[in-house]
Amino acid sequence: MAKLRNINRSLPMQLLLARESTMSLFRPMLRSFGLTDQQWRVLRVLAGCDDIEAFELSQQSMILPPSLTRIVKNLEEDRLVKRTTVSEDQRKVLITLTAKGSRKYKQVVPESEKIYRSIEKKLGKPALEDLLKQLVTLNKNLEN
Amino acid sequence: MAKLRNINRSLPMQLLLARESTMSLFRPMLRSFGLTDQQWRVLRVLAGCDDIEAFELSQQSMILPPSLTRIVKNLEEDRLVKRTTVSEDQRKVLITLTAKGSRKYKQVVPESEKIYRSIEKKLGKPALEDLLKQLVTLNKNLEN
DNA sequence: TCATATTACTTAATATATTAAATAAATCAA
DNA sequence: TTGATTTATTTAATATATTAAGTAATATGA
Repeated sequence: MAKLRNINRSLPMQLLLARESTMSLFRPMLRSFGLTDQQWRVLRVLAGCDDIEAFELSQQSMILPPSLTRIVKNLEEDRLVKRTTVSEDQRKVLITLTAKGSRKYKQVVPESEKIYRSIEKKLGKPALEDLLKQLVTLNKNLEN
Repeated sequence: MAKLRNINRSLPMQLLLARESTMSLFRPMLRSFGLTDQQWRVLRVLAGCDDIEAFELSQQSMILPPSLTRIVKNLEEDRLVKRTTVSEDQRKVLITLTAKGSRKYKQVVPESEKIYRSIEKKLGKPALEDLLKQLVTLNKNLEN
């Protein structure tokens, strides 16, 4: 009978496990700031620019537009972001960080970097660098 | 101001992107068989054993128990799996593949392997082997 | 110009993720 | 033996993922 490769030999499964292993280290910290994983991805992108269109934010945060609609709505209710429409093209929506959102971001950054350094310590900086490089290559070679 | 590492330098983000890059190659095939990603992970574990307890299935398929409850319920409605309780410990639930589930599994396997080989071709077998090895190491070193 | 197509987003429907609480069976301790 | 605890799973509540369909604004072509 045709048999599937073992999970240890499956790239998708090992990637899922690796993502979980790493995120489980950040998650409790993010929750202590009242943030979900996805909300943090959004804040992080917004912190890197003055404002951004929804589509571009969707790409950079790796969140599909329908999910992003709700996530931004929730962040807006928490007063962490605000939405404005572009007058030249009324279809577009611009999203920006509020002062409150910016403060939240600045609180999280050092805690996040602290965890990242602990991962560096556990894996060794060269191994981590090497892994990152290979992932970037994979992402480039598989991008549709 | 404290600044966060770029997304290209972020292990969690690159893992998320890599997982997406690879799964996007399998997803259309799975959907054509009427399966979600998670349902396929469950079938695949079940195909590797006669029967399995819910907790063990949860671990191996990397699906948390509350999600698994619903996924198994849906698979049961589709007659792909069946549930039985253990007489020695009435708390436990055993899950097994039905004949229909086994047929479905056997249909998917060759298609899955075909896609896997196309990935091997795109990345090169040595690079893929090396990446897998590093992911396994990472998962070992970060496991809580 | 005006019907048609495209773009940018939102809504809807169903499936899954996450955390907490509930339930029921089994185990343990006095 | 029985009340408290633990274990295995399910329910519940809220958040996100995915696919399809809807809506409104803009662009395009005869």
